[in-house]
Amino acid sequence: MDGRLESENAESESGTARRRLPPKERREQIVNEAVRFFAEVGLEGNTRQLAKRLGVTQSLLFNYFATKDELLEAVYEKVYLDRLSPDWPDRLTDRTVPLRARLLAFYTEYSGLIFERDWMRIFMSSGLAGAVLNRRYLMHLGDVILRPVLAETEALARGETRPTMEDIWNLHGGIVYIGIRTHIYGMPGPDDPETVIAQSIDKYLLYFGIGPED
Amino acid sequence: MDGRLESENAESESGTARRRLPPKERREQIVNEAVRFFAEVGLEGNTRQLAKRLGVTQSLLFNYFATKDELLEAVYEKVYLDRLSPDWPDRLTDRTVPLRARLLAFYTEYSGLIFERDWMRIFMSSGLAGAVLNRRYLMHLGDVILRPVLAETEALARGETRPTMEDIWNLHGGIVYIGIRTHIYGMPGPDDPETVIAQSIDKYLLYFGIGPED
DNA sequence: CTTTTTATAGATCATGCGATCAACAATAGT
DNA sequence: ACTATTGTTGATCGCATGATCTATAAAAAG
Repeated sequence: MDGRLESENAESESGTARRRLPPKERREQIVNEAVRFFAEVGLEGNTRQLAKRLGVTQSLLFNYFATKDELLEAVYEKVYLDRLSPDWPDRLTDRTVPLRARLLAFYTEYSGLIFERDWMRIFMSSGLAGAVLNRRYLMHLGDVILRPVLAETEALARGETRPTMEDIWNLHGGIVYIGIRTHIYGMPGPDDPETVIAQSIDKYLLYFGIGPED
Repeated sequence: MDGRLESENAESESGTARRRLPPKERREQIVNEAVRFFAEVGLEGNTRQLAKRLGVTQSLLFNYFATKDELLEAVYEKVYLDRLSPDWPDRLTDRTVPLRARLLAFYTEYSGLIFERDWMRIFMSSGLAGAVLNRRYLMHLGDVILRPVLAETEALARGETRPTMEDIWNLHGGIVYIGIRTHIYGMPGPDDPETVIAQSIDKYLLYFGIGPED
């Protein structure tokens, strides 16, 4: 009656006949797939679909995570963690290198990490849902990245107006918005993000009278 | 058994003892409340809660909208419509006024309209959900606002680099990001958005060698 | 006042989802 | 080869939600 072939995801497909994995491995596998899954369908995506993708039973998920929220927490952590490399604060404040070069290095690398469907959509979804991790991430970003950038700018600014945190947020927002446009709104993005990023930085620096070699 | 007092939202509260409204009025009332409701709780908010807020039965909603999706469509329209005043293209291209003044006028007015919890959250939610209206809105924005701004900038630009649409998106994104930061991520925003907006515009214009009186 | 119309309420259906639990089977230890 | 352990399944529960349908009562028509 039921026309479905249960066998395929169990045996025939690729010889992965429902193997029994060590908990650590299985948990990791689940989280990895969950990241992709929830990024696609949103945080309301159901556990049955996710389980199907993994080729396991839905009930198995609850063996590793007591509730769906707990699974989502794991997804957040996986997505957020190590997205902010710990050596950036140092690199951003290394005054042997021109500020422009430092900013460029940071934002090309950072955008390479976050201009990615999974990250962008999960970050936005969790932000809308009011996740605490979200605010924590942004506070952290403000502390270890934006505030140092402000300090570096202040040290070099020659114009009459002094830079504030809002200027840094503006620079940051203008760049991040590229990712929002493309991955949240599904609009076409720039052919070459690096050029756009470089120009954003140049506008920022020019406004405070900072040259490319300063 | 059921300890609830059904009477209060029907009679005692404010004498609004379940009045019988003309369809047009009721529909409008529903949509208005739905906008606020879905902005707060997200698009997955359930119809029973919404009905409770309105002080009507859940089933009544389905007398005005065949499905929940249909209601959401009405919410989108309500939120999107007339958010882009039709006279802006003209005002943005009025060369008797300095470009800086034009941009400032537009973005202070526009930000006043969109830096609002309801709009921001529904726009983002519907964007994540892949709503067609979303992309339509952005395409429209690109056509009637951003493209004219590009043309005006090109006409005045004195620098070596020519402006592109990406420059306009960058200006736009930097400003809109203020709203995203505050209303989606729930972070504290600038005390005075107007100042931040003015500086964004100044950075943009300075980069293309356009003075405040040009 | 009586009749007709229809906006609204209340009860209920169907289903999808998170979560639970007992039974099963793959692996490791002996 | 036998046993103990535990990762995994399959069936099922309880509940919330979108949607439907009929009875009611408020307003309009006569």
